[in-house]
Amino acid sequence: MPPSTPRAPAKASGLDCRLAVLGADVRLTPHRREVFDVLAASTDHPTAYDILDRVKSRAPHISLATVYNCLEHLTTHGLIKQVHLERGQSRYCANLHEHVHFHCETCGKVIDAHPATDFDPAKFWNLPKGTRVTRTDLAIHGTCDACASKS
Amino acid sequence: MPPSTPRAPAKASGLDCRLAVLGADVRLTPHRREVFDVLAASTDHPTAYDILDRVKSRAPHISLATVYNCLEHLTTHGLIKQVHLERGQSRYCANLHEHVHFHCETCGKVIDAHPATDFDPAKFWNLPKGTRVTRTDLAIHGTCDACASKS
DNA sequence: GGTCCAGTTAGAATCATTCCAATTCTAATT
DNA sequence: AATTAGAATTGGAATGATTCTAACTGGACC
Repeated sequence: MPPSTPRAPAKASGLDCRLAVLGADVRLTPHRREVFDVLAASTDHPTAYDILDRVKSRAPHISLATVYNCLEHLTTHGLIKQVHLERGQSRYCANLHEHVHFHCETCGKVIDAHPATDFDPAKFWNLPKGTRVTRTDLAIHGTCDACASKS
Repeated sequence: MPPSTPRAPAKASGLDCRLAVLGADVRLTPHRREVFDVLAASTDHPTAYDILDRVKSRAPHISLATVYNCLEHLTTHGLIKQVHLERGQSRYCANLHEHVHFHCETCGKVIDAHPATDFDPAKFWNLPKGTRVTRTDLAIHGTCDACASKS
């Protein structure tokens, strides 16, 4: 079945929400926008379920599958990041500034930590020749201040 | 087991195998020992299933549940490390030297990279005051030399 | 008004583990 | 050698997180 001429993107309706990020023009449906807004307003690195809960107050009929779809779309288009600190649920993060994650092993809290100075992994580790680096994920595990002072 | 089989000497089998690691005295059953040996002989960061396959050639009746139990025991006793590079299966690693993981996003290969110079995360990131760091996991994602030269 | 299509949906299926109850093994004690 | 308590091991069931699937919807273009 030969494809006909490419259809112009939907416009002048709910589907025409767009957001220019990092030079890319990402089409945002209302649901994607809600999911993105919820995540952008969160600093606690919510899971897909957390996001579902929060989005439901504004879009009561959204399904978990849609939340996953939206998160996937937003992730592949670089608007958000998926975070894997331990096995189990993935967490999501709309902080696109360079940062690393501190994970408290006692209370499970995740805190963004921003660089104090420039960091280039190739300076510190001997990577095989020819290796191309696209991103680095640093997770720092330990005990947060609150938990440390309790014990 | 045939009744005529003479009982093996207590010292050569059974629960009395031990391994001193990092000052700890870790009791190793034959299965734990097999799992550890298989992992120590691997450089490809195998999954629990991979390990099951490899151990089976020496201990044909071992079960997946036992492999998971052994991996858990070895992990909590610090003989091996569990690695989470992406969601899905956990991988395991018996390299206890300080190192980070390079993950090729094209072929999935995982390569250990050792430090070229000293590295202290607290120097590079502003962690909240009072934070206690127990370990850091750095994953470097990109394309390995082999995959990079193919494209 | 019909067709197309991306987006959406509920529910089924899958995957990786984790749990569980039953069995077997080991070490210490009789 | 027999007894026993506790640890290790087992297959299978259960769980939890995600991914898949097939049907449905609503607007865009004819």
